[in-house]
Amino acid sequence: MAKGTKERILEAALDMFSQYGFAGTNIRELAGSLGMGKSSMYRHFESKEEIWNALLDELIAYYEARFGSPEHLPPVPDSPEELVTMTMRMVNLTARDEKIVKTRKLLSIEQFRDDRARALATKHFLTGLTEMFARLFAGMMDKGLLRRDDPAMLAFAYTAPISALIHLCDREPKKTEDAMARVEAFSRHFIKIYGGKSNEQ
Amino acid sequence: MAKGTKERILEAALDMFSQYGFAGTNIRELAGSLGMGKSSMYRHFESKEEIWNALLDELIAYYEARFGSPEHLPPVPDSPEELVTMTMRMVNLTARDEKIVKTRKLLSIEQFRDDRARALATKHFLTGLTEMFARLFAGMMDKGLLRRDDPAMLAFAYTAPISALIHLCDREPKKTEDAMARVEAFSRHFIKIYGGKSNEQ
DNA sequence: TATTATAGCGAACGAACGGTCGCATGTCAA
DNA sequence: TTGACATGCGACCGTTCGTTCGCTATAATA
Repeated sequence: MAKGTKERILEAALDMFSQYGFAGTNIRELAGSLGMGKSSMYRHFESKEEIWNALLDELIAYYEARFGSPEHLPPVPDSPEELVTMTMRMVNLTARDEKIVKTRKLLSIEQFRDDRARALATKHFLTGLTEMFARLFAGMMDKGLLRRDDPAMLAFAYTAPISALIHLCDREPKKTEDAMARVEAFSRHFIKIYGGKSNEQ
Repeated sequence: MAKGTKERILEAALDMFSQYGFAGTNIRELAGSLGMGKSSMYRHFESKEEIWNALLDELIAYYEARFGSPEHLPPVPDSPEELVTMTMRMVNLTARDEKIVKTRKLLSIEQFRDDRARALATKHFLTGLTEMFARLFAGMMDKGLLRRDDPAMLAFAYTAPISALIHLCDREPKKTEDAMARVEAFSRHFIKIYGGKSNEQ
């Protein structure tokens, strides 16, 4: 029981930090949300700052474990349609998984204040997806499913609009379904433009 | 002299809110940064919250005045190269103009806490640029400079990656020059893909 | 000159903050 | 049974927060 207390605190911290930011969060409420007295907190962490640092450690490790290594690459699609379905599966996951949503919110709020948050934000918001799709697209080019071009440029052109829609979901959750439809429409548009040998000059 | 005090306070408020957020900003420092006693502030605003609301009023009005109406549309480019130079001019302005940079930072930080910030963020980050380029692209299609397609979709595909790079500049200013080069490269790539009648099927 | 409004100031207020302390409880090994 | 350790608690500490107050100086009005 006592084993998981630190983890439960970090979970609650992610919850509050991602809503109110670090400065807008106070220890009493954080502890209260766990049914815990304020002071008991300090058995597990020396300070509010240490909670923040431990949370960021955890989020960085989580990102690395989940998206960091090439072995987590999904298989290269065998058809344009498969790219669409794979994209939708991935976007649905990343836009509805609570922990990932909260992580993005937290990074949006704190990216200008903390250097590690800044670096993680760039990974989450830009380089992570791009690098992953650059590999996929290179594979798809080899299979003749995508017009030969710079895979990094295509991946950037593909993932940045999708990222923008994911941010929209974070900001205005009521628009999630609409945003998902737009992701799918964009994915199909992308294939129409870049797809197949037939479009090659 | 006394006339401009409110404006000077709002300027300083934008400065601090965009660095530390609303919760992370305190009135003493805000006043101090203007060489002013803490209490003198309250001659001009009833509360910290009122400063926030007045600032947001001002930012919304500023956006509307500057980007809101169709009459601020730049002229439809007469050549692909002109699209590139126009894009670069616009991106350079928006990525280096201090007030606009601070506004985006503030919106990134506060978009989840305040509904008006939320709405303005969606305009700044997504719909504003997209709608503007949708008109431009429609014009360019009429001139035969762009492949006939849904202008809104093309505008989204064009502006979202550029927005992502602007966000990168906000987050990591040292990468500004690199990001600008990437904007230009992307713009040229876009023209190569979508440009001219020659590429039409 | 007397009056009024405006804008500044330092001191001080109560509330809320992050953090500490001493005490109580439960567990487990010796 | 004892002692050691981990964990939880409420009371409390000093600081900082947003805000208020009473005073002064200035400048315009009558």
